[in-house]
Amino acid sequence: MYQIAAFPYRVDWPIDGSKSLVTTGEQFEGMLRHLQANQVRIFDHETTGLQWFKDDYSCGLGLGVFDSTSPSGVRSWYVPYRHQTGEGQLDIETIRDPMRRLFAEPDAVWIAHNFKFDEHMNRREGWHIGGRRYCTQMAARLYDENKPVALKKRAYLDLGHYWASEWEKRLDEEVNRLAKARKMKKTDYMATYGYCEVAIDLCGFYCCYDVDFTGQLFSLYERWGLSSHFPRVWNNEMQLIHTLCDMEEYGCLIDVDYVQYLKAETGKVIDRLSGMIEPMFRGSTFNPGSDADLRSFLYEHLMIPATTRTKKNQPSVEADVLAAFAHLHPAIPLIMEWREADKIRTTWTDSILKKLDHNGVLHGSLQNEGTTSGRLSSSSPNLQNFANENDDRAVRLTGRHIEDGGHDPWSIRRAFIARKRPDGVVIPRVILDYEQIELKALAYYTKDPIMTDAFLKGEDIHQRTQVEVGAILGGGPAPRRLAKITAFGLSYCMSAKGLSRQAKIPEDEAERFMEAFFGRYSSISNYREAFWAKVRFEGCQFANMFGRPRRVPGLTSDDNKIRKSSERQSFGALIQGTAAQLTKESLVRIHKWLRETGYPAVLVSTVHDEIWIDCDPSCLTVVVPKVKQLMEDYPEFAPIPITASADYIDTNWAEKKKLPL
DNA sequence: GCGACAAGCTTG
DNA sequence: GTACGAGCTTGTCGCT
Repeated sequence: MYQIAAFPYRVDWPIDGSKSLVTTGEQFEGMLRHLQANQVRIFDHETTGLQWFKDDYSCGLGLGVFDSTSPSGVRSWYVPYRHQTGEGQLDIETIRDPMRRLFAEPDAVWIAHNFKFDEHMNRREGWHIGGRRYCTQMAARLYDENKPVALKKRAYLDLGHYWASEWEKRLDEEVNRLAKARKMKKTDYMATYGYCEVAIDLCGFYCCYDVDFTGQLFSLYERWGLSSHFPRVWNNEMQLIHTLCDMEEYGCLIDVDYVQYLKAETGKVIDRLSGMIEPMFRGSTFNPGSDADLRSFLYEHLMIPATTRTKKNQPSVEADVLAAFAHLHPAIPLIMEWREADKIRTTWTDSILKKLDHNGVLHGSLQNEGTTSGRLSSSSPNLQNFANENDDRAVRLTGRHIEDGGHDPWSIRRAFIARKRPDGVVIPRVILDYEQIELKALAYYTKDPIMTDAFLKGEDIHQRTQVEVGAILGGGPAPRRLAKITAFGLSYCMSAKGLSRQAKIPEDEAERFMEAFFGRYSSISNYREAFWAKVRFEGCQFANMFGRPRRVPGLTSDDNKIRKSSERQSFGALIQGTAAQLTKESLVRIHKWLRETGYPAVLVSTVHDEIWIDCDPSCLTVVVPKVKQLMEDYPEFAPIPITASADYIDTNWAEKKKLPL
């Protein structure tokens, strides 16, 4: 069935007959017959790289079905069509139509590990999924969220294949050889060629094993009953793959000139500061970006006694510490400024410029299996930690607060701009934001009477806290800042020490505030204790109100540190995971509604409790109220009302405006 | 030259 | 003596 490639690579491992390469029309027809006879199918692309939105494409497709006559229970094939090795392979055009029909079948179930990536690659070939999706990476996350979800890791951990990464090692060696032959660094080589120069023999059997593992993982998880144990979460996650795929494909338009300007500006500042810092360290090399250099300067040269230490018990050199010592040496404030500018240039401007497509559109990535708690994670770039407008910097560099018409001249959010229609009309981006969603989840679980009352009356929750806590402490309403920080810290069980550190107030003051807080909101502390006791009793596992599971084995550890950390983790997962589920379900609802109605509006992205939609001005008054209604329709939270507010941008992300409706 | 790790930064 | 998630970047260190 398979032919050994003569050059440049020859597979010398015994391959059982269940895995084969498809390089002739006859073999392809044979494979098609198997696929058509089985509605449950596995697929996996091998590609030239990860940038599906730019220059990377699929160079071959792995396929599989379940077959009891094969030793592993899976029969798999590899169809190469864009390898650049000079070996015989199929022409993509001859298989495009049959594959398109196969993927479009409405009754099929398609299985893939990290389905979203393969769906992006599919779309480049015009292959759309007509049936149901099954992502084994998501299944792996739900089967045991404390293990890594990478395919080969799970083939080892869940299936017991201790040799699972052997093929990957061989592929890796071959890539090293090819990179060397082209005199390129491995990372550069991979970004340019991926696996397209790897011999079909090696790449093909590697891919067949991936398909094989994926099929075996599916069998294991479904024998266990995974998709039926968590039906609501599972169905939503699988539909979310389609939603996220569309969102990532649409992307965010970037003001490239502005990013380049910002890069140049911060670069100038860095050069100027370097020129000032360098002479202060005559005779020795000093890199302001090096923690080691800074550590020896502060603690060995200046002999400052260490106040804060890192995890590994090293004296800390973080920004707070530098600020505290700023008066001790003229270099310290300069180093602080250097680090601020360096952070912006390297982390924000450079990373955006590297990841644009040919039209100045940024296609980030959202992972629905990224976290143990059920939140989405975001990468390339991470939209969830994009720096806010910095008011201190606005004052320092423009002389005015943002509120008073000043602006942060180093704002990176300014780079995210609204799109325009072909006729030049601006398409507003509506940003819908869940109001106090984590506190509402908390109020739902704890049934706290004060919080519930405040939410029912539509009160400002922090103002209510100011009054309630103030009543105990005396002397009028308590500071709003403390009320906000404490509320924020509730989902991860912040202590008085944490409050004092974050609010920069003395510890005894923080302790008094916290004591008064939990005096009024006693149902929260009571609920937490009862929750942990119940979870311990039930084997250190629980599910949130939507059925999403979380295992926290450390909850019964003898080690105080581990146990406390597990307590915080479990409570955080309960609250944050519940809030996250709302956003994820709403995304699917909105996506479905927009597709059904065909309004000119597009889901763009999401950041925790925010959903972004580019909405043509002609349908704003229809789409926004409907989307708001879809986001708020969660009767299971009764009596607590779920509400969303709407802002919009018609210029850039830094200039968010209230949407009058 | 590469991978792994530590530390630091920014967010909700 | 402390904090929850997450992602990304630089510098450092050991290995080849």
